Amino acid sequence: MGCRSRAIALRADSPAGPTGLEIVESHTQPQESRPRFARRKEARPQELTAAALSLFVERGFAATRLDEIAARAGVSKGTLYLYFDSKEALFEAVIREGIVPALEEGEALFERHRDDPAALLHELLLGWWQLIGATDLGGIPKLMMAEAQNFPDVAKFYFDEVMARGRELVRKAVQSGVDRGIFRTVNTDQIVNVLMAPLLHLATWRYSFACCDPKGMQPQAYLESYLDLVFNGLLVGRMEAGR
Amino acid sequence: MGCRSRAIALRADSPAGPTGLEIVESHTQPQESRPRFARRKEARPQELTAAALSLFVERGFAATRLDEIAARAGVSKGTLYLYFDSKEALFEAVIREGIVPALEEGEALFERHRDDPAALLHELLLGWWQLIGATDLGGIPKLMMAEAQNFPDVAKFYFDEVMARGRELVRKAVQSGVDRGIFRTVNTDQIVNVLMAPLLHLATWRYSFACCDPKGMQPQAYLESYLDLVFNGLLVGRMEAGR
DNA sequence: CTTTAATAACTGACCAGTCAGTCATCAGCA
DNA sequence: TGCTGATGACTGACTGGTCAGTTATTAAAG
Repeated sequence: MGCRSRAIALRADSPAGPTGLEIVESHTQPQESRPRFARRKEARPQELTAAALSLFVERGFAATRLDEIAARAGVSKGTLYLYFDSKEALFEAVIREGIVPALEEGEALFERHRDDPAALLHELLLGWWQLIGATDLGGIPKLMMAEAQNFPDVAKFYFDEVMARGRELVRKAVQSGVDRGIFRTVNTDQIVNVLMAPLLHLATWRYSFACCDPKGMQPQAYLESYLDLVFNGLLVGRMEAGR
Repeated sequence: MGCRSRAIALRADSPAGPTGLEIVESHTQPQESRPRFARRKEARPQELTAAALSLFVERGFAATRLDEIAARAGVSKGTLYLYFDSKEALFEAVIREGIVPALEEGEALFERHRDDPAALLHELLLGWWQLIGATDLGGIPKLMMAEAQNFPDVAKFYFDEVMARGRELVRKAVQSGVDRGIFRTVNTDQIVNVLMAPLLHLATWRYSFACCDPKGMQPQAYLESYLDLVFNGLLVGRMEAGR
């Protein structure tokens, strides 16, 4: 203790002068068009969660630095703590805010095609890709899969409020097709998971091996093959795939 | 669910178990009354990579502590550094050693069914599940997907030496089916990715949402639905005998 | 007795979270 | 219209804890 305080005292008591120990404000170049302190209370949370999502998806939760998230949002780390209590709270916000609105759009889509199961299923699957898979939200499934065991509470929320709801939407579409004799009799509970897998896989691909595989996975051709296989596998009698 | 007897049924003649569909859980139990300095130079690397694999898959690379890996292998952290230069080197070893042997088994399997494309494809897909998906190796795809961007070199290796080779195996099976008029004409390059997706998804599931979803995904029923859909989607003619 | 596998205490870098200070903004007043 | 004091959004240096990697020591094996 004594030694330590003495060292500090020596520094603190050193006479003012060119010792090089003072912290000098060499920040005399504010030649920016934008002010260094821009107050935008409303926009910050969105910008921060968007930045956090992209980095979490790219690197994983643990490997992502809060400084990087803040920098990507054009803000300092301290600001981040004005809006979120902790890194974990930020993660929760990313998941909670991210995907529920898109799911609600899917539920609206459901109402619009109640009477044509094949078209409905087609719309749901392709709609998922267009509204979620192909957008920034497409990284959420990868992120959530990777982190589910580290965040059981968030995983529970995501599973109940997102996956189970989406699953049920697709399940009802398949079931109504079976009921009307348009689709073959299948185990709807399981087939739903099988149907979603290739979509989730394609979305995950964009954030994993896409760079190793510039030509192998082409979303357009992949989706065509996928829908072709699915509808040939589901429809009763020989028909054109997908409607 | 109606008990439709599909042309394609699950093979029951696997050497591993009655159906080969059980999820295999292997645990290394520590032997008690072990001397504190047990010298087992030969066995250590395997034990360490096995422990590392299970923890990397469960928590991700960055969130896994080397102390935990060592503890699970019944060893101290220092010992780990006798066999691996760094945490990253350990990760590489996990991936490199883990899955190539299983792939070679798949390639042997290919030779055994050259003349029957439907049976061959069936063997390849179910064989993947039995040899990889249902074993401890099943976590590797999840791990590799999650960490691909953080380890581009390992990702390149994995992609070239594992995924591309496996993909080509399945592609040739599909192609030969198409050539012989057994399968419909499809885009084989893309369909291969579609075919593997549900298997990868099921394997990943075990290490992510399985605890949230005790009843939703049942490997047995899931695989039946999957194979049913795939072969109905691929085979020429409606209810003809597949295999 | 020598060799070396294995250990456990140690170190230094890194990073989540904090806090004293800075400055943009605007209401109130001249 | 222009000045000024109050407010609070924002900053970034700092701290304490954690963990990858090192090393001095111990003991098993030949």
